Amino acid sequence: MKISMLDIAQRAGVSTTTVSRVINNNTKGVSEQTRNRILEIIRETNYRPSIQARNIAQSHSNIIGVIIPDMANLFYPKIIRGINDCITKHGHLMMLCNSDSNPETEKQQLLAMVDNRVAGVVLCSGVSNDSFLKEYHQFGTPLVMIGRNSDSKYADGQITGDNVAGMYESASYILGHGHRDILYIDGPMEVSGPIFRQKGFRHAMADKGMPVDESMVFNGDFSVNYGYRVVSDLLEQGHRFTAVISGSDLIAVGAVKALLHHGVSVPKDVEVIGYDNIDLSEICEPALSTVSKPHYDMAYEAAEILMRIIEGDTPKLRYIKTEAKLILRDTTRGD
Amino acid sequence: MKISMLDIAQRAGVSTTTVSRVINNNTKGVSEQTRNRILEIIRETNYRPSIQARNIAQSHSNIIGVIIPDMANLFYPKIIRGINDCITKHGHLMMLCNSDSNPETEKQQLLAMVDNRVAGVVLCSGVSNDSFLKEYHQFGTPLVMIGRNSDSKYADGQITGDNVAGMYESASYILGHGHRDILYIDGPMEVSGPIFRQKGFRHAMADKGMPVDESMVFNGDFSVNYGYRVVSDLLEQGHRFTAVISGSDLIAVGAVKALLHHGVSVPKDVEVIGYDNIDLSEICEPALSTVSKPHYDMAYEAAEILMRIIEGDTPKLRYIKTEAKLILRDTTRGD
DNA sequence: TTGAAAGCGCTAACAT
DNA sequence: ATGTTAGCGCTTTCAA
Repeated sequence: MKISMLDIAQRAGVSTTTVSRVINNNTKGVSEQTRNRILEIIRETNYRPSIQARNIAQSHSNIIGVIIPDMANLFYPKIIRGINDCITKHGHLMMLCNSDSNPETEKQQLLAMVDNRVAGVVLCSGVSNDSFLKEYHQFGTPLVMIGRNSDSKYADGQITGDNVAGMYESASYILGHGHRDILYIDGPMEVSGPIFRQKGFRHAMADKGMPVDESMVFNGDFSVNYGYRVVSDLLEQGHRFTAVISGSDLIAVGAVKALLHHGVSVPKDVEVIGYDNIDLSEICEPALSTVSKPHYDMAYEAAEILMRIIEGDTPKLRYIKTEAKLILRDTTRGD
Repeated sequence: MKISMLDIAQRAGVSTTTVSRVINNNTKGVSEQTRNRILEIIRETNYRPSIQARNIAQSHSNIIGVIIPDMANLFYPKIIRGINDCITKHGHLMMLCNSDSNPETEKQQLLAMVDNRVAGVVLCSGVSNDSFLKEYHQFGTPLVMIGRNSDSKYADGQITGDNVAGMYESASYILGHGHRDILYIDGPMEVSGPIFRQKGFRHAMADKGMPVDESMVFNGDFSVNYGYRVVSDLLEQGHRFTAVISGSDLIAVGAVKALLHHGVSVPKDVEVIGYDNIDLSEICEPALSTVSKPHYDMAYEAAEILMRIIEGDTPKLRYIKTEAKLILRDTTRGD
């Protein structure tokens, strides 16, 4: 790919200015005749104008950076798709990174985004500390965040689920069934989701006058394996519990699997409730009761906010908290 | 972000060349003193060199384009991750698109990649016709393909699973259990996977002297819903079958779900076998028997081939066919 | 309708 | 050790 605009110009016997005009079809300023000649040459030569060069000449960008923890985690594909669908409609392309929830990695990727002069970035479940985020702001690259519950507003936009309320509702439902021995499992306390959900859980417990058995509160990683392991270990050590409240569908699915494998009936002996309502929660057997979080829509909306900022229209809403809703399926007993 | 190399140079009272030297730490050619002065100014100003500009000046690129059908489909996340892990190690970033298996979309995205002057592209399950692929070659953007079984080699590299052999093995195993009424379900015949798998299926049937009941061969989309629908409809219409052979785990999971919901026991009454061995196949209940396809590794390897091409080393292997392996879990009865 | 020239932010060959 | 100059591929102002 060595052919450039200058080549086209020369073959057509015109200046690059003229070629540039027809490429960006500036309706005026080029005669029908030369326009056709140029178009013909472009076709013959299979010339493709460099967007990079155009971007640099216009101090402009057509790419959006997206940073998520791990795209192989079943929680993220829908989110990525939501972002991508939105930005695609606005003519942008997506540059994607996995941070693995590593603050240093995330920081480097954030910087890589400015180095690559992206138009803006969507940061998902950021673990970056606020001080860096504040500093980052001064690079001028618009940033919107998804799923980080944080009061500090270092982003230009933010959309999160209401984790406190969602978990409060989940726990209240379970507590309503009279359980006394409850197992609580969520992801790592290094990210904000688990922190806020645990808050909701403790609220719900307190409101029912129930003490929290700290030895039954677990925080690990958002994976099927983790859920499986915690429940298996507990069962094999002879611990008793009649309900599992989880901050993640993945963890909950693992928990259900472990219960089943140990001959414990779900939901008859133990009720289980997940969080997020990822596709898997409906697909798995038994279908998981959970708390909905509108991934795709949240992601799409986050991207929409970013698009607005980039295009100069200030978005109506910059900080959105989406409502949580209980979805009862087959791992709970119903009212 | 308006500060450029020239700004740094001026503040330091040197030329941009010198600044460029310290940025790319060309060890020689800059005194310790000026280097430190420049470094200090860079720090103070929070200057970040533009990779775009550097790339254009060097006719170079640090980004790899990746085109897949649908990143929200559970089949792809691992693939994306495999590609990304590989190229990240080589210092590249990933630009990702969803083609939705639309030939026209895919074509436009392929062109967008050259417009953006990516260093190379990984195309997954391409539906582009060979003639375009041939034409594309002349843009000079290295292309490697994943999962497209095609004899024509219009790509610079290609890695696929052996779909014929894999399905032959799957079907043979099922046939070995003496089934006569077999339901076959796979994805659309517009992509190569289903075509080759069906070939393997028919081989296996022929080898056992079994006729194929064409009314029991279905091709739809790679989704849980499709599998669920086909099986449900058949069951409700009173059709009989004792085995389901699928070209996709997603479809198979839907099939199992439908069977269970209709009170049919798996694998007692009906044996089911999927294809691909995606994570879900192990997570779901009952765990799905399937044919392994090493997604992550295939993707990583494909990216590796691309990296080699880009870096100038010719890869040892450009066209790789990976072996398929039967994985027996709980939806088949065992030998 | 067309083009010359300067500029976008950087690199690189060649001097000094 | 440092700077001059040209160049990467395109846009844009201004003049003709």
